[in-house]
Amino acid sequence: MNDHSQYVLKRPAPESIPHPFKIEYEKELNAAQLAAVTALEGPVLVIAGAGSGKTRTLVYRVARYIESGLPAQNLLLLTFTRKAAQEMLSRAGLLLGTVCDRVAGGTFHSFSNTILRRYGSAIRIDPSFTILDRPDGEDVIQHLRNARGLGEREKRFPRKSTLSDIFSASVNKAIPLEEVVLTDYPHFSIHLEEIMDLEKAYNDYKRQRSLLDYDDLLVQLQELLEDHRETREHLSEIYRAIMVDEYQDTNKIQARVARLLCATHENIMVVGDDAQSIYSFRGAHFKNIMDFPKEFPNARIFKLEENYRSTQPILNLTNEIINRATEKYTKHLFTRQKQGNPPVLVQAENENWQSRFVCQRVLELREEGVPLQDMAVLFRSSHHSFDLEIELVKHGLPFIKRGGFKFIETTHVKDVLAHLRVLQNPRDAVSWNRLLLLIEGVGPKKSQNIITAILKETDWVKVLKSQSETLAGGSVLHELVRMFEDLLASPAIPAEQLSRIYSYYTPLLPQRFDDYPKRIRDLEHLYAITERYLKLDEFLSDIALEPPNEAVSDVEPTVKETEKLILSTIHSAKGLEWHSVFIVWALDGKFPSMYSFDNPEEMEEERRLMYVAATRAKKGLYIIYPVNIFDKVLGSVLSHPTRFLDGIPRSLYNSWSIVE
DNA sequence: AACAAGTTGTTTTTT
DNA sequence: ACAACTTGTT
Repeated sequence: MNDHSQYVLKRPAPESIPHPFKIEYEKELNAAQLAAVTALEGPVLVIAGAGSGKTRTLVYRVARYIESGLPAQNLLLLTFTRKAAQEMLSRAGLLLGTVCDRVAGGTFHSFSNTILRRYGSAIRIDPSFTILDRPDGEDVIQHLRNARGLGEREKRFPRKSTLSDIFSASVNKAIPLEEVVLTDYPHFSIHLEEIMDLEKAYNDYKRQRSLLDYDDLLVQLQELLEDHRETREHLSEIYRAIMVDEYQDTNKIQARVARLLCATHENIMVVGDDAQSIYSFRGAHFKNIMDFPKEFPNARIFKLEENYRSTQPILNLTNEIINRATEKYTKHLFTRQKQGNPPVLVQAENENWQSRFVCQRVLELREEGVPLQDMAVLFRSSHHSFDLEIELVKHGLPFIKRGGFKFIETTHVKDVLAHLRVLQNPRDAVSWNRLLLLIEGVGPKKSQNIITAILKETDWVKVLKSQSETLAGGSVLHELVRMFEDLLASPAIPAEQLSRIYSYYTPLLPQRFDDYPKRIRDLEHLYAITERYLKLDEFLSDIALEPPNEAVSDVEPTVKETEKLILSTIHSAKGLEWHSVFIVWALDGKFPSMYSFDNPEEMEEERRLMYVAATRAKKGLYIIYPVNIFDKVLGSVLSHPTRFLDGIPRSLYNSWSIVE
């Protein structure tokens, strides 16, 4: 098992047990599942409808492999999202116990991190490279942008976040940068040359300083496997059977990586659902799954069409939603649970009424015995839950929010991490810049001077010290120097180092933020996380690849995980299921988002998103939309429910209007 | 050069 | 509503 999944799953150390389990595959699996589970050799494609026991199939297949004598450490399970990886590995753990602790797995990115640190030197990658998350990458881009004076143009030059989007789209969609700009950002085509230069500068900068962003992790892994036969064959020998989950969400690079990993044996199974492809914005395309048989002409294909999750009334509606897609999908789901309540379409007078309806219904359901954690509120974009969050707090309902802004990306957390990073790597100019700008009297220019000096000298504490003497009343810089002296004086575990940084940093908070008490709580949370680590570099890698799931929120920390209502973006809800599901903001213009109105492909993806959201529900499905919402951008009032219900027979769902 | 105040622009979704 | 960018003041 790789380092990252150990962080995800804290379980006892593996013992050397062969197989104490007795699994009756024929009883516990249906015919299609059984066929997929027992097809251990050669390429296999599984088309798995929503709720059709996909994870179950993967887990039983792992069991089957181990039974057949293949050691767990020779199995590799890959997925795109962290949540799917966790789900898969923990369910395998439940069935098989500690044996499968040795199964390797995780996201493509975390797998790449492990492999590149171990084998990356073959393509001149420093094993102690630093991972840049998105804001880090943007900081570098901004730095290079300013250094080239690209900000001061008569014609507006794209901002850092746009540049980052452009670069990333080019990599993930495997489209030349030029084409991305010309088709998706035609208004910036006058800057095409500068943009291309900047990308080159960005790549050189990262290369020179051993920095890898998320895209580099994939690209470099592909390069390693592509160019280094030895490593490729070595890994292919280690991982004798490969399984890829959520295959419809992989992009070309990931598909290529999977292909190369099984180069010597072709024991690969991919599982996916073309109707649930919702990551095209980062290069995934559901056609990838259709191309699998082209890549592996001898692939066997299995379809899982029996749904074990939802009642027939819910499936009737979700089938209608997906059948109206312009692309025809490959299957039709059915279930044996014929009875159930029909889904409900709820009209609310405004956003707050929508929130109050959800609260009220959640309370009623809890009265009926449905546990809070078995209900979820799903939404298109993360800010759609703001009003609801306030309302939930008012009602004293505990919740946990998934997706959207991660607390790891908030300013104060990034500030603190910058201090840890320069400890790990004093040549990290971006982190230096961030932490120096916090100091009163230090602006861009002074910061740059100090960094230049630091990069020249080996003894960077000395540099800081001499700088602190030149700065009038530079008491904060003095404090910084003393802090670093303390930190370097004796070796310490990350938590201790963090605690010393806090004693320096937290006094700076009140003058920077109005809401500093809340931010201090976030920092306490961060401290709790560092306590799990003994080594700084492990902590810093993990924090970039496996950041805590919870977004920033005011949740009472005392309430147990098991008693919380789930709020989640639909993207983060993939692969999960709940007794009752509330889809809020199902308002045409919000969901589907008006930005997709003029793009048929995006509109189709919005439809699949709605499909994913609705198929999360086991027993109860509520689709809610507020009316009379004025939209500034459109300049009009939105009041129609999502268009994905248009034309669907009214008999398939109930319509409610909220009355006081 | 740094900082403060005022202006403009832009909205997903994840690693 | 908020963040990035610009302009003006010390």
